[in-house]
Amino acid sequence: MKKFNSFPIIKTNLLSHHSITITTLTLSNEQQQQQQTQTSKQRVSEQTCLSLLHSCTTLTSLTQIHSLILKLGLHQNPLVLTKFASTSSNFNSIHYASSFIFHSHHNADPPSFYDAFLFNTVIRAYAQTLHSKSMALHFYKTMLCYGVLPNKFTYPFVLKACAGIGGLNLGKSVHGFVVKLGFEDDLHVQNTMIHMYCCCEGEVEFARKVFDGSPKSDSVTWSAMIGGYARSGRSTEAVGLFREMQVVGVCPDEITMVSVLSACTDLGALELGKWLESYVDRMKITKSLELCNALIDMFAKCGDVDKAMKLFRRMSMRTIVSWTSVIDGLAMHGRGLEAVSLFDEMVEQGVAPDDVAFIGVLSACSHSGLVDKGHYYFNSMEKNFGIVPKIEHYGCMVDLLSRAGLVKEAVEFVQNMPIEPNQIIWRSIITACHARGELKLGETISKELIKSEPMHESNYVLLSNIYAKLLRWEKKTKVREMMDMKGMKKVPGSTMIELNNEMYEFVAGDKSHDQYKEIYEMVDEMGREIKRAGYVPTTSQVLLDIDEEDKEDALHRHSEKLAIAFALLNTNPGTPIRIVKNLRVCEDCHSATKFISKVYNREIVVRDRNRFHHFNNGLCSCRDFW
DNA sequence: ATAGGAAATG
Repeated sequence: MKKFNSFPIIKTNLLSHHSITITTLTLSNEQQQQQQTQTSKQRVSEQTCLSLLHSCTTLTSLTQIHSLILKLGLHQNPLVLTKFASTSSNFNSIHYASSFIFHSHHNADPPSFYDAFLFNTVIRAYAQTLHSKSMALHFYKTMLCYGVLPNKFTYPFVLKACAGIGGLNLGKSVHGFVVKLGFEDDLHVQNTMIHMYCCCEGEVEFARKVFDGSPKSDSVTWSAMIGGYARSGRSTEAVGLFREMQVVGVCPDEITMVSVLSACTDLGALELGKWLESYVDRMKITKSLELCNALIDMFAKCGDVDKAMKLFRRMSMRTIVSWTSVIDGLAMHGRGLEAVSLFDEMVEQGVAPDDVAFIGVLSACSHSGLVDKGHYYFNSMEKNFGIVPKIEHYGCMVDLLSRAGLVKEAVEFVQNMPIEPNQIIWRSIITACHARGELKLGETISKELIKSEPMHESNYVLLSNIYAKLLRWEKKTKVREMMDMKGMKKVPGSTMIELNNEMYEFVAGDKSHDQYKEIYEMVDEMGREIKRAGYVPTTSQVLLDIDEEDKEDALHRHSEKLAIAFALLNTNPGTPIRIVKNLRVCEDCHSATKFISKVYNREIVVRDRNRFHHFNNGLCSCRDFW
């Protein structure tokens, strides 16, 4: 009789008082057990252990249950051991559990109580824990060595671990086992397989093969594949697959929407993004926290930061990711003061900023010239929040000083940094040198940078721009020759524009479009009109060694101008034009776009590699420093 | 007992 009412007491005591209670109750439990028969004793202690494990959360209580298990002689009870392993929620506890379970059997025959369930539990615990994926695979191998046959539950865990490690050969060999054991048609296994291949660097094609060969598919299958394309920067294919999914008639869920939204964000396709939002509403897809965050990020990065802000304000629950998305969004649009005050509001509300949030607020300061505020937040990181600044934060600070024209301070800052500067930092300084006329310094640093990172194109472009400003054409030509000698190809600049549910991409001198004749006529007309309004071409940045008139011609064929001409031809007067560039906007295009916005009375929103430019009536929101 | 998703210095 006693055994039944002792049960709840143990449970409640464990929950409220932790360790000390367990030890005392252990003794009293043992005293009870002595009066009972062997079998019922076993059963009761098994139940006790399982129940204790059920409410066990810390490593300390786990170690105490461990000694209890030993005392009660349950160390070969698979049920108890499995529960013990599944209780482990972090690396320390799963490590503790697995070494206890598998200890001392290494050289002997494996005990008969090892079963697939026990291994699965250990593999799962490791696969779900950060930085311990290889341990998951270690136990999978142990399982095979011991002759314990994996079941269909084993592989999703194993494949998840492979995905975390990312080796293709590893993945392929596990894939082989899956096929051999006949689990390849299991939907869970197949979906994780797709995800695993997507996570192997550059192996989305393997995932696609599994995807195409799958006899069944559900929203998880499609989300895995769409997410895989999105993460590898193949956003067009991600969106295409989403459309295909609808044709096939598989219903997307909120995770599918997050995946396709991240592709849409990358494309900068605002119209598509709006459509996706309305689709979510129409299909009554749950607006989970993650989905709201994805929507906010999409609106901010597709150019409508006000809409992002509205959604953010309407959210009932927010995480640091939600805050960071809007702060970054405001920063990208050059609305630094708003970003900073939102950051303050976040801190006031008791949300602790993390290192990513600091990158956001620091880059907001940097893009809006808020030097003092930048210093303030940088200094508060470690002092008030215990976050040690990383290279990204130092990068923001160097950029902040550089953009503000404080080249000397930026260099000093780098010299006093406790960590090694990276190439991004040097490039910030070189850009500032170029802008502020510190051309000698810029040249020196550029040359050093080219030495240390000879295959990075932008290092040559920076040096070349400095020579152009120095009017040293022969040296500029030499830079071009150096690039040719190394067989380097310039990353072609491209501009995308969304029109009538399609994305159009232009590269410089592009003639692939049906309308190209009209587009080039429009480009010429634009050139004439803006010249009349006062535009002077900036030819010094053309990297090619050609004469002035041809340079001007080359500038006119920049992808950005082609896209704008295309938009002027195909959209209604007065409507805004939105374009997305893969590189930073060049000086000449920036100047020309200002004139175009005025002459044609259009708001032109340009997203370049780093930020947004809102052109209106001859002015740009970046105030000409970007 | 099993699978897919959100923010990041230029």
